Amino acid sequence: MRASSPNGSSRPSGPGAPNASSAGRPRSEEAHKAILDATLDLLVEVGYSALTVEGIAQRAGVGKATIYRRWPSKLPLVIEAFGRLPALEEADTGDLITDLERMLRDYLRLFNSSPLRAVLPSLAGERAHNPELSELFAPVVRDRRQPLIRALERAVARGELSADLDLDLAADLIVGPIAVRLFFTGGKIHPRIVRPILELALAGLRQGPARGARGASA
Amino acid sequence: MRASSPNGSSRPSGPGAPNASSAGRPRSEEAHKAILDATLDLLVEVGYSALTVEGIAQRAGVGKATIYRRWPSKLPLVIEAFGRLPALEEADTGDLITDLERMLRDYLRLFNSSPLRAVLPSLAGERAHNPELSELFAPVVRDRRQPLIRALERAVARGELSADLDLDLAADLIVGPIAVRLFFTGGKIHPRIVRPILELALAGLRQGPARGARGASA
DNA sequence: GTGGAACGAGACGTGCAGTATCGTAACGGG
DNA sequence: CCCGTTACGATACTGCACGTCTCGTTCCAC
Repeated sequence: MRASSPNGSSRPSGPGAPNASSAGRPRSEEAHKAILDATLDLLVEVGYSALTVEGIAQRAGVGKATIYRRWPSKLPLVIEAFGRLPALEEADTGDLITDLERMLRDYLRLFNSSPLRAVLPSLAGERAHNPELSELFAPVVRDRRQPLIRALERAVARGELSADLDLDLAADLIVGPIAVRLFFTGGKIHPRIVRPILELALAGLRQGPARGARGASA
Repeated sequence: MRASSPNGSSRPSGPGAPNASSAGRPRSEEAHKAILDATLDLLVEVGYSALTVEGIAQRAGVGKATIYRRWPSKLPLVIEAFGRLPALEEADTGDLITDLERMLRDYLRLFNSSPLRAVLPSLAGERAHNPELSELFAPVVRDRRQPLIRALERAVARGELSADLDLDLAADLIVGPIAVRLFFTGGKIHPRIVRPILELALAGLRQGPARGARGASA
């Protein structure tokens, strides 16, 4: 069961994707979107563990077969719905801490008022036991980190940070406290905590080179 | 190993008050322990999402009713089993980075070879949509952080860290990168990454006071 | 003894994942 | 303008797991 679709998406073939045989009724874009919207709605309302495909089908006004024709199971559907949620909006002001603070504060605000807060922990938790989900999840996670990494790269280019720095680790240090609160403390995370986190983390990043740590997470 | 003192356990205290009548056959300590052991065994083998109460009962050699007589549902059982797993083993060498490195390395090693790695993300993810679980989970999480907090307190007492430091935030900064890898990157986390994490984090902690951040997480 | 509660075993009701099968609707080719 | 092909909504179906319930049995206090 390889999930190796030619494109990045997880569906066997898109609604408009011309297959070998292009005859017959085409897949409904409308139904496709309705399914994804219903999935996000229900994720917010009941959470992942209480999410049912039947509920999604009913909310979207489609049959279950229409869902299973597009996604092999519930999980890839949820991943794709999750992938449509907004990510970090890149900020480039020429100053590292300003970039980071703006990105993280904006993101936290958005986070607290969107399905993200409900979906992310569920998916991350499920990922630990579902290799298939893990594979689908990984690129989404990586893409979402990119604005952060790029801000750090710009800081390195400006000489604001050492070129020896492991940027992945640096990003983890910055995002870490937020992740800890998200997963262990629970509840809303106030954007106010971004500033002290950044002050602590950046003090460390400016000081220590973190040599020899590259790729340790792979 | 008396796990079921009158009130210490997580028994549902259902209609028949737990201790009101002392007549009848007492609950089997043996069965209790067998259930918890079987739960942990199966968590390692199949993971949380594939964990079934029927499987636990079979492995433990007990009936399902014996399980449901003790725990109202699967989740509290898993929480209690999780609570029995080893926590950070406190190290007090008189030097902060040595304490932290020893604790975290030991813990990661244990983590990689125990149900912890399997259970923790699942529970954390489920917590987001399950207030009841959240309440059960919170004290366990807090207790497990304590050795870390105490090591930081000792460092403050020695003058190694500023007394203005928000120790909760400091602990989050230290544990954060590990949490990020645990939840987002997945797979085993090599104890080797502890050192660079600590170097970065402690450089920040020694420098910045993180003023005004106290209580931001509550 | 005798009564009461827990015991192992497992049947049972409910609910959901995923499959299969309706009759119908929208395409394109002839 | 019809005909083959495919998707559509709806729904019946299988399989499985949760959680409840009922057996006959076992252990303990009185």
